[in-house]
Amino acid sequence: MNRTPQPSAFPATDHNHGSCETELLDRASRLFETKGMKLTDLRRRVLGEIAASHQALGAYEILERLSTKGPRLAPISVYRAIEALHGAGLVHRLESRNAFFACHASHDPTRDQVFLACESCGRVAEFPGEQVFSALQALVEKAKFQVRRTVTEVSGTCASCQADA
Amino acid sequence: MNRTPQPSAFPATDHNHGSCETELLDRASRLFETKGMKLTDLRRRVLGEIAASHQALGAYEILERLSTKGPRLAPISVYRAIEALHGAGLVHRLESRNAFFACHASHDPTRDQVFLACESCGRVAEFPGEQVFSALQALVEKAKFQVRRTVTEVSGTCASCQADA
DNA sequence: GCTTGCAGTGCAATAAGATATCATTATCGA
DNA sequence: TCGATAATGATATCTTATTGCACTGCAAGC
Repeated sequence: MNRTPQPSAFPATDHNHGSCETELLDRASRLFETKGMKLTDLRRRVLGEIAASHQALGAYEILERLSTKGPRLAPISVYRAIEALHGAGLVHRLESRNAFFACHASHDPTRDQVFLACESCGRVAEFPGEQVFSALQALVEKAKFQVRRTVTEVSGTCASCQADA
Repeated sequence: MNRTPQPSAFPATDHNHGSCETELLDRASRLFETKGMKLTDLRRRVLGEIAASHQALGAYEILERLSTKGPRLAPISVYRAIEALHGAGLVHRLESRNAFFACHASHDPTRDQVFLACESCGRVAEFPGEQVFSALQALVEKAKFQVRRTVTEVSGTCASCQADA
């Protein structure tokens, strides 16, 4: 988690680095608008911080980073912004680390994804994982379990960090 | 999470209720012995509390419950006991809830399992999920990702809670 | 114009989860 | 009995997350 991520390292499925932040903010405005919500300054700043890091950041880490650029916020403010961004599908939560990362994939937000989280560079890639989820589907059906939410997270080392080591 | 679990509700794969706690403690002694560790009083009490609840319990919840039966422990004591039990494969951690539950399954501890966590009764069932993990395996291989650990958790409603509703 | 409602924010406090550090005790083999 | 190691106790602190209440700004409806 200490190594600075390389631009080319462990990119998300359809991640174009040059314009990814602009694109993300564009998508954000549109998404919020269609939901009758607003991409406020606070939300924009929080999203920007997460996106710029190219990592999964804890809420207090985001708080710290924002503090270097303005007045110190209360934790709750950051959490509220994250909640809004999460609800809009712009950021995902990595349960195994209590951290948040930007979603560049523009996938169906109701659809679960497989997250691969690199312990070396801190980046997270997401994949649709259809095979995984259909196997899971079969499993829960057998158990007659009614699913509300699925968490599928893999921790390890991404290809480019393996190469570096 | 508020409903009292029924004896017959959402049992783990090979879970015989009548003797499950005794069996678990038996298995615990044996496991600790083979590892050159001890099933101390503290560890036994923590394991007993988790097992008796038939739910996923937070560390501080365990602390509370133990406090009703003796002197109040420091959080670290509970965490250390949990760590030992977890290391022995006797309890699992539910990442999506920061909680711990007893493992009745006696499976290979190095092998990941799929956890189904009921939001109504708080119980957790575990399954080998071979299909799921082989699909996951295929996915990470494609991404050339080196896996250290996998978290596969499903939240929802178990069959018996669905029936109750 | 008002005023009502509501989304968003600010602020203070605290709950909940987890770990660091150092001291002390228990156990067991040499 | 000594010394090494495992386990626990005690205190403090850190990280993560939420509750409650007050205030602001804006837009719909009168």
